Amino acid sequence: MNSRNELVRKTVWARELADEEVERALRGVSEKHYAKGGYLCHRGDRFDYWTGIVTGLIKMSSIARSGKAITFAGIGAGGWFGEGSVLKDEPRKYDLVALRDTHLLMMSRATFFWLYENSVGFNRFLVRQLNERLAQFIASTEYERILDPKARVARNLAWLCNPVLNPDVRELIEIAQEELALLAGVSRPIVNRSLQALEEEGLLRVEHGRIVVADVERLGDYGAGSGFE
DNA sequence: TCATTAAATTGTT
DNA sequence: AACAATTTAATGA
Repeated sequence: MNSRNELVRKTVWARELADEEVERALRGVSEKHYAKGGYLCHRGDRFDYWTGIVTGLIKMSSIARSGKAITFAGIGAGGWFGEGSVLKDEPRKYDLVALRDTHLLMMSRATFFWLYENSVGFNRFLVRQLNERLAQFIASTEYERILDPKARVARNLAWLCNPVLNPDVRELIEIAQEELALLAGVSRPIVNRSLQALEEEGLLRVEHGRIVVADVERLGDYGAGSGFE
């Protein structure tokens, strides 16, 4: 029922490709599973695949020389990442770690480049994706400077539900509060209190090891008015 | 299948 | 940062 073939056809980008382009893509995509806590790659490794998430959650992160851990982004179901490193033929600049058991699709570099050179639909997808991710990182800098911790938690959760970057993420987000803390750049106790407050406000429900989002819209502009917006 | 234990995660101080 | 409480996962009868 869930053959590799079907999984590829259901990706966001495949929907924009011509039939022959999809056929070509199919030949260059493989599947792989990672257990929770597993590293897809470490900073400095080569990882020559453009990667999509069927189910699960991946973080892009690194550890500073000081030992401080930083998470740059979380990528959830339906999301694709790594086009930057594949395009530039560079080693990865960040660690990639599975935060839950994760099922991946991996497209070879050769296939990626064939689509890049030959498919208008694929390029439209790439531009949209890069644009959205740029918006995400600009937003995260903004949050860091003007939003209070609770709003940062709220908005980072909303990004995990972003329909362009993680199209198959629904209301359920399986992430530990400690990981959410690393992502939002606040302490775990702050995340704990923020989540309880947001639950009080009816924006989400806190469960064990996961969060059920009830109102992405309001999470996405939470705290507007408290800064310069 | 159930009871026990270990591990992970949450909630508080 | 440390501790207690809670929930899940793993183990083995």
